[in-house]
Amino acid sequence: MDTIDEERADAWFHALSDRTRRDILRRVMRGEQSVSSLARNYSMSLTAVQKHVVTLERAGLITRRRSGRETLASGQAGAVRSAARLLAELEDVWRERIARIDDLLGAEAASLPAAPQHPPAAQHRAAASSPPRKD
Amino acid sequence: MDTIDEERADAWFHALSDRTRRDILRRVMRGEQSVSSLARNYSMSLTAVQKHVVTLERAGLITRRRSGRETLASGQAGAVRSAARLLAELEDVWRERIARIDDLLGAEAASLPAAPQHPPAAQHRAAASSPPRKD
DNA sequence: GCAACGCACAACCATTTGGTTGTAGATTCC
DNA sequence: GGAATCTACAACCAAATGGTTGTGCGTTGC
Repeated sequence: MDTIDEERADAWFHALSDRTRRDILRRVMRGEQSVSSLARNYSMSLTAVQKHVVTLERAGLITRRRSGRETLASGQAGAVRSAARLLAELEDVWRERIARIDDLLGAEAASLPAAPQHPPAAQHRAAASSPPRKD
Repeated sequence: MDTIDEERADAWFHALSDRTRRDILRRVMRGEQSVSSLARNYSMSLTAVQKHVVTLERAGLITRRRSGRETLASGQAGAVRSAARLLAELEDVWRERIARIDDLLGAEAASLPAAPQHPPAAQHRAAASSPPRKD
């Protein structure tokens, strides 16, 4: 279901959009951590940290397990990879676009300034093409 | 500055946390699009779409340029790549953790010098989530 | 010239978010 | 057993979010 994927992505990126949660994620990727040991790193209430942990869990980026009186959280590398892959796919789309433009340049006349299209340097979308959009 | 990076990441992931914005990003990665042509794809007001475009621009994920009476947006592959890389680094952290555990297991785990936390010889049920790529 | 188009921006609104405090249930330590 | 620890959860609050409508202004087409 496409919608489900979108909902997952919503949860992933929303969970990642808070710096405290990203920091928590970094820590638990290194190894299991209890909620209170995590909380000691931040200047906010334990409840706030616990909520962040729950948010990360609901996004599938970490898992929680109870051990005695503490709850241990650990990172889910698979989910992190999936989110990364989603962005990588966006990049691929861009590369295809560049490839298309290359094809056009190779076949037809070129009014575009020869631009080195590739990841190495910065962005440089060949905007100069300024399509004669007349409606 | 570390803080600046964090702010960037905040903006990136927040911008990506909305499915409409992700869709807009996908479209403009394929090529420049005017705001109103983008808006035709969604069942919301043009103003709403325009706000999304602005959000994406402020996150640095797209650029806008004025051409006549329309505003053309196009994707910034570099920023998308940076966001993806940030997640990839998280994965790396996880791999290092697995590598450490492997080392410990291979060399008789006794004390954890580098591990400031209590997680006693954490069990790695890691294999469950994804291929333990130890390189 | 003037109507239609494309966009920006302000004002407004309901909902979500990130934070707080307070209460309560398990679990561990002495 | 009793105190301390760790966590969950409810209730509350200010601010941000995602959406709307309305207004205005430069650009384009006839």
